[in-house]
Amino acid sequence: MPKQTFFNLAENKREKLLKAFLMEFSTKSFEDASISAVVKKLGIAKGSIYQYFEDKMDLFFYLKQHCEQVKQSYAKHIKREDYEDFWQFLRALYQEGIKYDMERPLESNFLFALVNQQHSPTMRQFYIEWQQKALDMFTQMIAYEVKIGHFRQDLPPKSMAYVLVTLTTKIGDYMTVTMDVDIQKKLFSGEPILAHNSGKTLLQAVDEHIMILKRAFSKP
Amino acid sequence: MPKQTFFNLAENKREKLLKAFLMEFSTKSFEDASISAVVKKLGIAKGSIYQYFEDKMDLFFYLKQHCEQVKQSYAKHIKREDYEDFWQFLRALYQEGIKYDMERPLESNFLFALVNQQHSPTMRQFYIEWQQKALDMFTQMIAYEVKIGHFRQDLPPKSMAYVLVTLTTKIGDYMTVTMDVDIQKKLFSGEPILAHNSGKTLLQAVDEHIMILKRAFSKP
DNA sequence: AAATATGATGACTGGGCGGTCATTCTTACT
DNA sequence: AGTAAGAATGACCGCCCAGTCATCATATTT
Repeated sequence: MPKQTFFNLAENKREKLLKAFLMEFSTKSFEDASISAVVKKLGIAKGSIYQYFEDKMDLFFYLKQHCEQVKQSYAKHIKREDYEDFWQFLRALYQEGIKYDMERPLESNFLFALVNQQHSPTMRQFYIEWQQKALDMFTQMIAYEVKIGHFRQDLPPKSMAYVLVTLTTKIGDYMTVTMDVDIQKKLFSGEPILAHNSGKTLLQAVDEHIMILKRAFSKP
Repeated sequence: MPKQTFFNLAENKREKLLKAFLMEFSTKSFEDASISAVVKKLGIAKGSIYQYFEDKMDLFFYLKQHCEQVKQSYAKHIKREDYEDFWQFLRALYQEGIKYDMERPLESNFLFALVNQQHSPTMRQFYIEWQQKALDMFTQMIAYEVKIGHFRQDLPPKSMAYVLVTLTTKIGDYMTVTMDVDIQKKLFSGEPILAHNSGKTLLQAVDEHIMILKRAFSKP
């Protein structure tokens, strides 16, 4: 947990701080991210950071939690029962993701990078936890679709959920490969990734994924 | 390129060296991998390494090339025309992968880890190159399946190839998630990953993937 | 105006790293 | 046995890092 001092800070100072560190952690691995480099760029003393946070991990963890929480608040009002099938629901979830990305690109990019960070045991642990949560959620949803007879019954919901989550996670790569979006550049410049071209690129990618998965999952 | 000195080394010494570094690079990122730590474990002087290689990258690159080359030699005699459909062919490719994994677990694990290394621009570059090669190969193959009327025609082969390659790349994760294989542990202990349970686990994963992709890709 | 509390500072510590190189040791050939 | 070439060594360099802390600056309360 950050120290009280951090929360006493003037809001614009706090935001500048967070932005700078979001950038650093979006473009480097946790180990390579350098507090020294960031404070230099910000023009403040390194000691200050340690008035706000216990250590590097405390800072990182705060960023992670904060971003996840905000993102969650975007997604949580999207409900399956408001859509006539799973795929429209899924599409709507993505659309919220785009909104989050447009409004808070740095945070969105940070989370995006986090999911692709896997080396160093600590980061891998974060990834595994995140994946597990996503898997549980989608496994449950898919089991429901199976139950109501929309999805095939000859495969474990968990396996289907895995395929879905994996492709979802890697959708940035998909955009890079099939649609020439330079994600690495966007991470470094702080531009929105998912919202590239007002989100149209992502939605096209999503629609192609749905075209594939629909056939793969639905009842024959 | 390694220096001549390296190739003059007694074979068992060279192999011990390679094994130790394969281990290090399988369990750490390139940046975090420590030459100092490995030489300490090997009980040799750090200077020696620099008699063999130009620098850290030279060493890494040699390992990468060497492993890729050997692995290629396993796969290259598997030909599409010897199988009656794409999926049997794909399965056979995996079976060669298992063989390689059983015979050279450290090398196999190194390549496995390499593909999951993405932060640090250099490693990302390697990954992108690798992915590009795999994509090109499968795009071509899929285009062929489309042409002979086995696969659907309403999706770009490149998109289908992407889905295939992504799931293929992440099959280790699939095993972890749906079959309780602790891959991280295996990396650290140097046990074969893909050949876990004589490869049966992997083949089951492959078969489940095929069950999904067959429907997704084939003509309606 | 004085006293107190809070925030800001940056020199410093200890540690790890990749990489160097003058020196010593080993081997093999004359 | 003597010599020359190749291999092995490890102290050392320069660099960068996370984290510390005594000191100073500023704001708030009395």
